[in-house]
Amino acid sequence: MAYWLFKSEPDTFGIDDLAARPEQTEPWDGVRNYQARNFMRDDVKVGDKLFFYHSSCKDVGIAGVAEITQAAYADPSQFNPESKYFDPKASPDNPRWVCVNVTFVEKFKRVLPLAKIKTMPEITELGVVKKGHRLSIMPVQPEEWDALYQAAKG
DNA sequence: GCCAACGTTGGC
DNA sequence: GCCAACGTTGGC
Repeated sequence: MAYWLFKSEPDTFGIDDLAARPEQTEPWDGVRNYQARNFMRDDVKVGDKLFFYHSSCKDVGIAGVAEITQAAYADPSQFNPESKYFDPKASPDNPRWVCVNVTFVEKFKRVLPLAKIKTMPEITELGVVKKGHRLSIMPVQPEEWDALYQAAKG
């Protein structure tokens, strides 16, 4: 089992929105970055856990935990001309983009702020603390996961 | 809203 | 394949 960090803007879709979904499950669609896609396509597996990270908002940081409940499949929004994620170069025969399903696990009482994460000595590899790293999906090392989880619960 | 740091596009 | 221009992300 692997650990991940997924970013989302809570004004669009936050951890409360995930918790309110039927089955508390939602397709993580709209990823249009190749590196992030490759993580989803090749490495994200059912049972993996992820930190739900809130970006571009008042309380930037890790808001809770979710779990992967379906591995990569073609992201339907790429075929839909009405969608803002429509990709004219993608076709059902030859899809470019994938999504996975994520299911709510828990919401932290308080968001673990990015500013706090940056002060943690254990956290050196995580993309969000590296300058200018803008990936929306990134791996989290097990030791980093443990340290972050403890900090969030503590 | 600013701006740095990327990623993508397209002309050559 | 290079690289300038452009668009986007995301913290502050």
